[in-house]
Amino acid sequence: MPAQTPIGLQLTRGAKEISAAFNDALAEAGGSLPVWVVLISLKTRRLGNQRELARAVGIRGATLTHHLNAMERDGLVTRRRAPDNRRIHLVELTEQGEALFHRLRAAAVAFDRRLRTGVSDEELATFASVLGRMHRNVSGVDRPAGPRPGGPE
Amino acid sequence: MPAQTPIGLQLTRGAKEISAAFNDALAEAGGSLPVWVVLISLKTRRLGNQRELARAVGIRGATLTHHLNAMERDGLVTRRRAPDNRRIHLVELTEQGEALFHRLRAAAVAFDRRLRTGVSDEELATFASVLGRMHRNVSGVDRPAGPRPGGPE
DNA sequence: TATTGTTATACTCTATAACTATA
DNA sequence: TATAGTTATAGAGTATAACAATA
Repeated sequence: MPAQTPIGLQLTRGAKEISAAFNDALAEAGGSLPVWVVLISLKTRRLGNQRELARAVGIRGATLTHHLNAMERDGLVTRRRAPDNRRIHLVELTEQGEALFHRLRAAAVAFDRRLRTGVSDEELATFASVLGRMHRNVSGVDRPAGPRPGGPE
Repeated sequence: MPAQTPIGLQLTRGAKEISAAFNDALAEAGGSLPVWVVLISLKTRRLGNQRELARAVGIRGATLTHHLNAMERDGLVTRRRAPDNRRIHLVELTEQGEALFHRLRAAAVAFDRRLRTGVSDEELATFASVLGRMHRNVSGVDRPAGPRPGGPE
């Protein structure tokens, strides 16, 4: 007899508000969720081109271009062509981009602390583990990537 | 020494994809996440007016109007003024709306089964409990409800 | 012809502000 | 004047399709 909790809906709705709160925390520090993910990817990984960056961020190439345009306009990144293969655009953080990265990291850490209040390390580990399994359970490669909610949206 | 898992980001990103998969499952059944939540609220609760409905769904009144316009156009609901207080619009499911509700419920149940694969009842209970606590931890009433990310926003 | 990225356009979900109708 | 809801407008995030540049 399986549990009857509608966990999909519960997760979707709960996470929507938690994500909104996370985004608010990042906005107060001058960023946003997609910008934060792009910055992390740029700092953390050695990425060859924008396609890899888009994949790491979990969005399409054209959508990444959209964000990079804004980030370049705001002086957070520079784009230049790679000398050896001029099709590739090298994306690099400016000093301002570095500074924003550190501010957003502090905001993210503070948000995490708030989020974890009253949650034991063991519970947190279980939570993360289950989340990961659920993610894999539904991350079929069969999804042809239509328009995404909002999102949600 | 607190755990160092960046759980906020992990949750936000994981849930984004899980929500997208959920929405896809609902879309295959002819619906969407917001439509599903509206239908559930209409079926489950006795709601006096659209404001209460909007609150139950977690969106603003104008946003609800937007969805109800589409749902009315699609023949899922009807709106008529309450005889005793003609300011209030009574929202009611049509037969088509009822039918869609049942199709979406089946899709949601199937999605949940898929989501829960390899997750014990005990783990699921912990997961739901932690999610609820996290939600409360960041659901400050101080958030003045600005524009929400897509997508979840 | 294949690869990398950009531009043009559009869609979904959400919101606020201004408005109409009713009380 | 207060309440219920709609209309008008906007904005963030995402996507596909068509295009340009490079190899």
